[in-house]
Amino acid sequence: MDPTLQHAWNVAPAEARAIQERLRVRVETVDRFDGPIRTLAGVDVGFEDGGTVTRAAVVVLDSTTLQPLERVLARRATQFPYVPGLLSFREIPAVLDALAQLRMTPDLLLCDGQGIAHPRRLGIAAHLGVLLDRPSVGVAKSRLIGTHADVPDRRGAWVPLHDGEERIGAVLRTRLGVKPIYVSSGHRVALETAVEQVMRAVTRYRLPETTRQADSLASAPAHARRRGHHRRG
DNA sequence: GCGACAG
DNA sequence: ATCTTGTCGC
Repeated sequence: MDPTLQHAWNVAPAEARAIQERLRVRVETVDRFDGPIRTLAGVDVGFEDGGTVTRAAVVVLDSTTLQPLERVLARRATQFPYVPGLLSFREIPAVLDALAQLRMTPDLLLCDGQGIAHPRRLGIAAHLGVLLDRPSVGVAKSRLIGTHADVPDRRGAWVPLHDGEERIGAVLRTRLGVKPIYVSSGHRVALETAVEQVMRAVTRYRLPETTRQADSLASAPAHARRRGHHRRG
């Protein structure tokens, strides 16, 4: 966590947007990895109690076998509403709590949401990546901004997502006959690399294993998370 | 003013 | 995101 980039989280929407404008210049959209990508982390957030409690889940997978190596979960009081374009202010605080529990340092973070495919080029994946100065990618199930052509119905096919003349992401068909997903650079990752790594984590489902496993952990009922818990038969 | 709008 | 039952298709 770069201490010079830290900022308050409990801010008004206008200040949140100002913070995004200040951080956007730190985003890097070319590859800058420390070494080979051996581990991928899936990051996802869920809510409890009607939204009053935020739950952040991080699952680290072996990038080759996609087997889980570590899983952490953090819960904290929700303190920012959902505002389109300001998702990171609602979810990142809990995500940082979860990441702090991690024993290993994943080589790439795959976040549920946009990377730079955002009005101010600082979706949750880009924001998180910049704060940690770690490689990150945005994997979203739907579009926030941008326009694009139809995506060929072939596994792995993708078309660029544009905001005017600027290419801000990729619309990716992870499998046949399903809605495409929205992939964009977060930090320290080129778009082509982002797409490649996402497809590497896709098996037989629409979403990559990183987001699927993080999502199941983030939304699992509290009483079913403890190892050794079994339903009566 | 109106429509769009990650999770 | 969450709420919430059934239903269509492989």
